[in-house]
Amino acid sequence: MKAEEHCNESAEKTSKQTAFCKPCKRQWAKCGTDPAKNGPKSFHGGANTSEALTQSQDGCLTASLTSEPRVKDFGQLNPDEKMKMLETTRQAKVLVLTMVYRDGTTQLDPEQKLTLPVCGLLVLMKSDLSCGTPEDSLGPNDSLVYLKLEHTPAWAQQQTHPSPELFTRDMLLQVLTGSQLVVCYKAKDLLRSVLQVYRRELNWKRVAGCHIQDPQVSAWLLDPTDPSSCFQDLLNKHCRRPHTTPALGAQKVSQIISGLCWLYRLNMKLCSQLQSQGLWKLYSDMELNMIPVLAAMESHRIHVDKEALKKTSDLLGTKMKQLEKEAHQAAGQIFLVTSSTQLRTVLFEKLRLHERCENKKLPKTINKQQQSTSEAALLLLQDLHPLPKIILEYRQVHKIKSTFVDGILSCMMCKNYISSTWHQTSAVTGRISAKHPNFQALPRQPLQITKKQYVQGKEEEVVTVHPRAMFIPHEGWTFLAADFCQVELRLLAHLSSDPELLRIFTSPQADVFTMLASQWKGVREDEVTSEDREHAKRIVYSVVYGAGRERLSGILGVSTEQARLFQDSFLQTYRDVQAFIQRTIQQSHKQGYVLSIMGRRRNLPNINSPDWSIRMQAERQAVNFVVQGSAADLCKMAMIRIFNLVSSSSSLSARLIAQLHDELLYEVEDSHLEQFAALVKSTMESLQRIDHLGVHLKVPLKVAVSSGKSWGSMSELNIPLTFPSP
DNA sequence: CCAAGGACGCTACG
DNA sequence: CGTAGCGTCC
Repeated sequence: MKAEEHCNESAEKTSKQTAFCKPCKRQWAKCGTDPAKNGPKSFHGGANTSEALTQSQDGCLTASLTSEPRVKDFGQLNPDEKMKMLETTRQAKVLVLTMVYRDGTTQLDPEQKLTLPVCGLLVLMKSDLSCGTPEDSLGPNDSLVYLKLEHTPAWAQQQTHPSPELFTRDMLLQVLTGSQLVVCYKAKDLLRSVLQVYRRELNWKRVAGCHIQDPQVSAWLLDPTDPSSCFQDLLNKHCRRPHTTPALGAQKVSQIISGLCWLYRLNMKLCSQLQSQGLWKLYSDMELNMIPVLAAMESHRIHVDKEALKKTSDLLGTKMKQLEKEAHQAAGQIFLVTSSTQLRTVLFEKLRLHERCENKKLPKTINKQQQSTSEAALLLLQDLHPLPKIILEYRQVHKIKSTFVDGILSCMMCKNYISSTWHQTSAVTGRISAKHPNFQALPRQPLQITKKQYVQGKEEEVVTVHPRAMFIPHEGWTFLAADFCQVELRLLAHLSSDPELLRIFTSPQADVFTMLASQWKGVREDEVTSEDREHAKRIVYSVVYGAGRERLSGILGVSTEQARLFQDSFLQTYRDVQAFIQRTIQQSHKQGYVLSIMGRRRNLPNINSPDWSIRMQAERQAVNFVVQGSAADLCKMAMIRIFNLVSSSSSLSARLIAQLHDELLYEVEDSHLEQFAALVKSTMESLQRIDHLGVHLKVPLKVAVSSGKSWGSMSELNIPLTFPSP
């Protein structure tokens, strides 16, 4: 562990000096190679050789802030004053926070760059809950503290006891985990920064209990489709207030302070709306508890085999060149293989392939109603000409290379680890999403590449490329995955109370989709082919998602008519599922919104639209939301429960790596594997009942656990039915 | 002439 | 259904 950290640091230092790093084309690269452009980073401890540089850019706002008479600079206080300040903080009724970045912006400013280096934290301490008479100014007993949030490496710290660094840490802990009301816009970013800056001296478990209110989250919960993208937008929408213009220096400081006052008012406004809309419990018990979970997940470093990625990138590059050549030969001309426009010209204007398959309905593009070159279309054309197959393979390889190999490499820059950014408020269904890289979209199946050997090659070498296999646990640790089996289908059974569907889940053992296929096709279970089973699976989800016949036929590779028959026969077999769908649509028409199992809400403004297609879309969204949103509720609750168990235990050490909607991926110490697997499984399955949220599922939940020394090679783990509690 | 940004197409995941 | 992300084209 230590050796590796040292390794990383020295890697970062040397990379700054060498000018040989490739320039990063992607704007979301975590650490820039150009100090002049991106500014030196305050994260990760290392290299303070360029201290002079750091002062020039960011010193300005910090100086203005700390010279403002109302703002106390915590770092400048003597130990006695610091103790007093800690006490004052404890006594305050409300704390309102914002991070201050080195470029002079705060979290309240519109649109800041990603992973901006932080320099401090401004805290408004209110002694009472009132909003203050002049709306943007301080009350008589309110005070402001500035906390420097930059890491001083251990070797540079003064030898006083206790060290100033730890005083600041304790103040931060007081601020973040105090029992009073704490408000911060984008609280997760703050928590993550604190965990990163104090990586060595602050255990992630200590932020577990923190309950910071966040208007970004509350506003999203009130209306998950609302596009309000920054603090200003939110204020404009929910609060009446005077017009403001950007300012500099002391003016800017005043604006930040009044921003904090407005932040408090906004928070109160949104909280009362949450209460009146019946969303308070969901907010307080679920969404707020997600914040530390996500912050801890983001601050964890996931080790990646960078060298293997680079080799794979080259390999795929060669393969793509070969395929490109083949495509040009097959087409009889040179064209841009990545361009669907040019491919359309070749396939349908030059080769006129659509004229040779008039019996099949070729898909059209959504917006312009042109001939599509999508996978579904190429599959229909593949027997007529060699080109479609080549393009299909090219696209597969290209997707893997661009998104999952080069994409991940560009996320790593000078490091050999990654941490995705997790978003709580970007999905209308209540799911979370990931970026840089998008951990939730890494291919499940490995890709087979046949490598042509030019040097005296008779035998063709077959290489398998699997991006997931590049993710490696730290030494002495193992990945553990816990998967909610068929959550959506189980929820559909619960929501519809369909007796046949319920029976599938209540009867012990047996494969769900096999049973389903047998019930619905009317054959014995041992007569169900793997194809039948796969069909059953896809049909189920097409029903859940409300996919049309077109989409289903595309996925299944059967005619539209056949797809319709499949769907109809499914809904005939499970009549109460159909009834549930109709009931949900009816409700959404009457109320204008739908609710998930834990009371998550989606407004459907288009549900009564005169436009048929718009209205139908809203109806599909309604049904989809109830199922998908409920599944999201369960999965998030699982993350929170397990997080709280681990962080309140002194022996447990497992860390959450990623959430793949219905699957949780952990990194566990080798010796803890079995115990933790049992804990995870039983915790997740126990969510069948959540009394305080009124959840009591009519179906049991089933969780499958697997483990492995890379994410690409996970094998199922057998866990005894019950486990002894420690 | 170029650059940046939006619309569109395609495809990973669930 | 609905996320992210890569790529062209205008």
